[in-house]
This record gives sequence, C-alpha cells and structure tokens, in this order.
Amino acid sequence: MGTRRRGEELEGAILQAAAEELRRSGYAGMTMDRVAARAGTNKNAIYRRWPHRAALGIAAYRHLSDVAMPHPDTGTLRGDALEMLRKANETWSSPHGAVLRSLLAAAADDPALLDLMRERSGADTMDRAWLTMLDRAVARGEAPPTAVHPRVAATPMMLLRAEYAMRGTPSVPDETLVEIVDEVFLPLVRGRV
Amino acid sequence: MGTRRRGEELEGAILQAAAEELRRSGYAGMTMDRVAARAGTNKNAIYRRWPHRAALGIAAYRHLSDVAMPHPDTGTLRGDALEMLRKANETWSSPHGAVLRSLLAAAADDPALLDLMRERSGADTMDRAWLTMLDRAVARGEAPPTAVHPRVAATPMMLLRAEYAMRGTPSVPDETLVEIVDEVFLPLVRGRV
DNA sequence: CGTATAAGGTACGCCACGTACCCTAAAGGC
DNA sequence: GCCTTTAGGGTACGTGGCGTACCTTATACG
Repeated sequence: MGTRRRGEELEGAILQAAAEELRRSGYAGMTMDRVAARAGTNKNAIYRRWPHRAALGIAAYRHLSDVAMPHPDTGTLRGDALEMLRKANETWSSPHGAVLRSLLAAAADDPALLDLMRERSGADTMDRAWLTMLDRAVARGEAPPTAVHPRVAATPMMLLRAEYAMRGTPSVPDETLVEIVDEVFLPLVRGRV
Repeated sequence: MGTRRRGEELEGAILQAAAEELRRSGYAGMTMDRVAARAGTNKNAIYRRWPHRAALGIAAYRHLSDVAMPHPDTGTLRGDALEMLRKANETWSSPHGAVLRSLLAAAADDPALLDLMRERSGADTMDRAWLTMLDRAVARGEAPPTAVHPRVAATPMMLLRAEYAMRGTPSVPDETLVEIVDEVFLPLVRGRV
C-alpha cells in the first residue's frame, strides 16, 4: 500500500480539494469532512495546518486565485476606466468572484479574517493601477493634475463594490458601468480645480 | 400558574428577546434556544410564527428599528451633505447598525433574505432625500441643474457603505466623510455640464 | 360548559466544527 | 541497515445549533 503522501504534496491536495469545494458550494457549503474526503485524507491533516475552517477557506481561495491585474491603455481616460470596470465586473461575476464574495460575507463579522481578505484582495495594487491611469490622462492633458488623488482613484471600484453589495446578483449590467464612468468618474475628474 | 401569554403579547416578547440577543451577540450569535429562553417560552412558539432563524432576525431588527430619516437644511450643499453622512455614520456605527450589518453579511449568500433586507433598508427614501438636497442647491444657484441625477445622489452613501464593507470597523472617521464630500461629491456636482 | 386552538415541555435527528487517541508509514540519524 | 522521531490515517466523540415531533395543559370562544 505504498504511498502515503506527506508535507508539500498532501498540502497541495488539501488546498486543491478545498478550492473545488469552494467552487461547488461556496464557503458556506465547504465542509471540513468533505474537503478531507475529497483530498483522500482526514481532518487531522487539515487541522494540523490551518487552525479553523475560515483559514483554510482563505488559503484555498488564494491557491486557486492569481487574478491578473489589468493595465489598460486605450488612449482615453474614458476607455481605460471602462476597461478596468469591465474586467473587474467579469472577475467578480465569475464563479471565482462568487467564492470571493462568499468569503467576504463570512468574514464580515470576524475582524481577523477581514484583515486576511483585505491583504489578498489586492486593493492596493488596484488603487495604484487607477492612479497611473490618471497620471497618463494628465500627461495627455485630459485631466487636471489635481485629479491624481487616491480618493478619486478609488471611487469607481468602490461604487462597483457597493453595487454588488446591494444587488448580490451575479453580475452588474454594462450600462451601470458606463453610468459610473460617464455620470460620476469623468465629471468628478473634470470638476476638480 | 395563572398567566400564559398568547398571540400579540407573546409575539412581542419573542421579538423583544430576539432584538436583545441581536444587540448582544449579532445575528451570528442569535440562537433560537437563547431567544426562546430569554422570552420565557420555547422554540415551538417561535417556529409557529417564523419559518426559520433568518426570518426572525429580520423581524426583530425591524421591531427595534425605526430609523428617522434626517432632512438637513443647513443652507449650503456642503453642510447638508456632511450632515447626512454624519448621521448615517452615527447610525451604522451604533449597536443598531452593527445588527444591520451583521444581518446584511449573513444575507449576502441568501437572495431571499437580501430582498427582505433591501426593502427594510430604506434605500429609496435615502436617495430621495439626497435628490431634494440637490434640488435645493440648484435653486440656490449652488449647482447646475444637471447635478440632480440619481447616480450622483446615491454616490456618497455608496462610498460610505463601501468604506464600511472594507474596514468592518465600528466607525468611519470624520475626516473620511469630509473627504468624500470635498474630494468627490462637490467636484462631481461642479463638474457636471 | 365543552371544545378547538395555541402555549409549554421535552426529547430527538441531523449536521458540522473541532478534539482526542491510538495505530502505522515514512524520513533521517547512528 | 536498524530505530527513533515525525506526521498521516482512522475513528470516535463532545458540543452546539437548527428544525421537528409529540404529548400535555391552559385559555379563548361559542
């Protein structure tokens, strides 16, 4: 009965199994027993590595997730912003994003988990991408230099986020994205002195 | 052994007990057994009225909650907006708001609950308050008529909401509210053609 | 006064988290 | 090449919480 997996190999199998469970049933449905069963091991091996279900959930999400950060360069601020929002909308409405949202919901009342999630969500990288976008717009003369401001840069994604929080539906319609850009983001950039 | 409570009276006691449990431990900690114990009854009486825990949670929240909608009239758009945000921040950071957020988090993966919550959250009334605020600003000549737009009206509250979602902390600092108004809302209003 | 209705009491089935123990395979030093 | 340490496997259990079942008892109402 030769092979008993160890260390690295076993850990990978557990993460893989947990990720599949996450995809299938969301975080709420990700059972420790089922993860163990699917990984062909038992709960001991899991609890020796992660202190509780939530930690495993986050680790698994991280394992299946290496979201590429888009760096659009369409030539106009409007085009860049729309592209960013569309990519984000795509990601969040994918099964992948469902997992993320399910984790976020579960972490909402647990500050420690929220911290972990924030680290992994790549919010900082996202903000920086929007700032360089604004930089380029300034260089083109499309926006006043004062538009390069963290709060301005963060606003569109925050609005998209809030949209998801309110609806909970699988995806935000494209018109909403356009509206965020045309009715909020661009006027905001333009209105800064 | 005289008084056995019935109907209205018992229902009130249950809701009261549930509301207290919500306040003490949030939705996640609101146990059916504890609610029953605190109300001095048993789970039968509860399940005869609400089909599951979530329904009771929402009913209890509604029971303890009649949030007064503020209608500030400070004379300037900036003052009005700040006042609205401050009141909302106060409400959401109160124990009361913690309950609401805890419920929202729990409802994030259950569409039916999300619907119920949306009804009770008074988002529509809130949007209307912001729109009339903008109307008054237009009448004073503080804002262009095009600023009266639902998306514009909803933006500050959405940003506050997203702020809560990201931090999860008890309260958003006042500087953040000022920043939302000065760096986003007012430039946005000003920038609309 | 009697009967339908609803409350009280209690126990249970189920499921999931996390823990405890004991057994066994693998890794590594001597 | 043995032998000890380490880590995985198997399994059972304690705890807690949701929702249900069933019976008993009080109360309202005709």
